Amino acid sequence: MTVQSWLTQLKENGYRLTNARKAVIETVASTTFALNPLDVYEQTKTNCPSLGLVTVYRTLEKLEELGLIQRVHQPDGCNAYLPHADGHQHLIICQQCGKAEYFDGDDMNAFFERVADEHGFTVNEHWLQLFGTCSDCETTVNG
Amino acid sequence: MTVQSWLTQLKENGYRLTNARKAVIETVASTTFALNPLDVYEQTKTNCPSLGLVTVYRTLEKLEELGLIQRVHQPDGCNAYLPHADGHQHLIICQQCGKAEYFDGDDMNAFFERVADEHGFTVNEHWLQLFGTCSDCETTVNG
DNA sequence: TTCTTATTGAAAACGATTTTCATTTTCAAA
DNA sequence: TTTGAAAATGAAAATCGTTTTCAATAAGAA
Repeated sequence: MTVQSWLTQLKENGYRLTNARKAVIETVASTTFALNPLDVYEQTKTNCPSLGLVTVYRTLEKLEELGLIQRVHQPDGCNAYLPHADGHQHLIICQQCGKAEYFDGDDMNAFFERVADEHGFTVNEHWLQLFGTCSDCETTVNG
Repeated sequence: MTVQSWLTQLKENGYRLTNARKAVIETVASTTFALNPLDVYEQTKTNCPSLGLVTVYRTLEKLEELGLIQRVHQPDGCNAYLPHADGHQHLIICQQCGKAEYFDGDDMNAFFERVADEHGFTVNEHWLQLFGTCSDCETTVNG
């Protein structure tokens, strides 16, 4: 299970396994929705009532540092997180509910290189993200 | 000149042409660097010493609303602005100095559509951005 | 030139995030 | 097991970027 491997990773990097961290990880490790710190706080509070928002911030910081989650930038906010994709992947995200899915785009690297060359840039990172409405939200009356 | 056309746009939309606005527009309309509000404030202060940071925020808000500038999201911050591209364009940005250039990617729309279909999404917006180092920063010793 | 109203800058307020700090918890070593 | 040092916690305070309030000023139509 992913939760277990995340806990192992924390442990191996010298961090302690606390109830707060376990609870936050349970929320974040399996989500398919981009969650911001407050989302995570509210969703985790049920399993861990003593949890503080500050601890959520601190835990997300560590999970990002370990490469287990990644920040997701969107037109209406850039503080949400998702479990990190295996390798480099691109995102398609629902603007209504935050549902996010990864997709491949390996065949575009050549194009990116050409663009970089034409502009005299050395490229070391890129973002490709599609924004729209997922099928669930599309069929929901109050989009 | 672009500055003139921006002023006209403001006027036509019922806004007054003030010294502060003219000065901010002179900074922003011709920049090739992604500038955040503080950047704009500092660069404009020279021509308009009485300028307040609040007015920069307010002016940027209006320019964005009129589609004259666009917000630029980057790994290390999402509050910078650039003159808006003609039509839809993608960005290649220097992480060192903020130098930004637009490029075309029309040939990718088919691919985006296919991805959207495969994931059951309706896509209405997308971001494609390359991040790296521009030639000027590449040749500078203190990268 | 006059007058109405939008715009201004300074100060205050605000919300999200970070830091401080005393208390609690983890977990390695006894 | 128990113990103790150090890490982690939550609450409160501080901080930072941004927005709002407000009295004074400036734009521009009449």
